[in-house]
Amino acid sequence: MLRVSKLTDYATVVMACLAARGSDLASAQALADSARLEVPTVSKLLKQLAQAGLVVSTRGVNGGYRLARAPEGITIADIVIAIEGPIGMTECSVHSGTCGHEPHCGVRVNWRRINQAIAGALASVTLAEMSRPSARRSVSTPLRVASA
Amino acid sequence: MLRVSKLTDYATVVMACLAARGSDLASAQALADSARLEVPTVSKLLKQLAQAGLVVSTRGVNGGYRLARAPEGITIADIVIAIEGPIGMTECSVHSGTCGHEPHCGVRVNWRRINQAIAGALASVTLAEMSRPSARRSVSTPLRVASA
DNA sequence: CGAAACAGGACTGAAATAGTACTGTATCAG
DNA sequence: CTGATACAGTACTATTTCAGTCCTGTTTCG
Repeated sequence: MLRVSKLTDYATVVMACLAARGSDLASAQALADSARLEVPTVSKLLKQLAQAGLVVSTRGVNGGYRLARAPEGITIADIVIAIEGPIGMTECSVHSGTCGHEPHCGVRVNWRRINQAIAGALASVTLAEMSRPSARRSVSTPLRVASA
Repeated sequence: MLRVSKLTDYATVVMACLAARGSDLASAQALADSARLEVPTVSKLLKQLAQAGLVVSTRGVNGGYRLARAPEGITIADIVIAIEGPIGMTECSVHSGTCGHEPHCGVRVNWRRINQAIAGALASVTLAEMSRPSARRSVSTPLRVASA
């Protein structure tokens, strides 16, 4: 099945919990409770999200995490990229030269365009929308990507 | 990285080769040569594609495969689903009840909408377009999915 | 009958994923 | 100053999935 990893899924849940807490600091422990996940797992995710600049951490007693910017400014694409790395449906659409079939592969260029469409779909949904279960907004994306 | 499996990638190449041959029968061997892939791999893919109804097979001497319908009527989504199964970014968006977090998970509904957007993006590109490297058409999708 | 070609299933090695543990460092309370 | 709390970074392991291969059976044609 074409899907994101479980960790990416968890990351969106954790980020939604953080969004719900506004600018208050939340410890990994508290977030694990909210998200009903294991502490080590949440901790690992938060570290990756911090490195990606999506959350900021405060160390020491009464430390914790908070969002680096408003939920409206964080997209699902940001979270997916933070956990999984760059979005690319095929290997050759991210790294050239690893396939060996490229010179005579007629489908490569088209995959790149599909990649952009999917990245656009993920980038069009913000964390703020994700946190609202009953969001009425339909998913419409700026999918008019440049050819080739 | 968010991506389709290699086999799915190969399947699109094999399907593009079949599209190039029109309604002529092509053996697994001949397709493997065209796609520069191993025969067993291509054979395995063709079996799955046949079960999904995308190609039809003819047994016996001078047998082989051909597309089940015109390349314009086969989409990338069809191929992805044939090889990988249903498109779903998260487990819970395909199978309900396996997560345990569903009752209090605010992001589930939103993932379903993202799924539909991505499925739409994949369904908007046909095999005919995939076979044309210089296709000028931009990827635009009917992404106005129903809310929730 | 025998060769060609698809059908179906089983098997294996490699790689990615998910989860866990341990050590280190920074901050604050007392 | 000392200890407790909480994040940072690294390493490890078990599980699962993926990719690839092989074998046996069935169908068709010469």
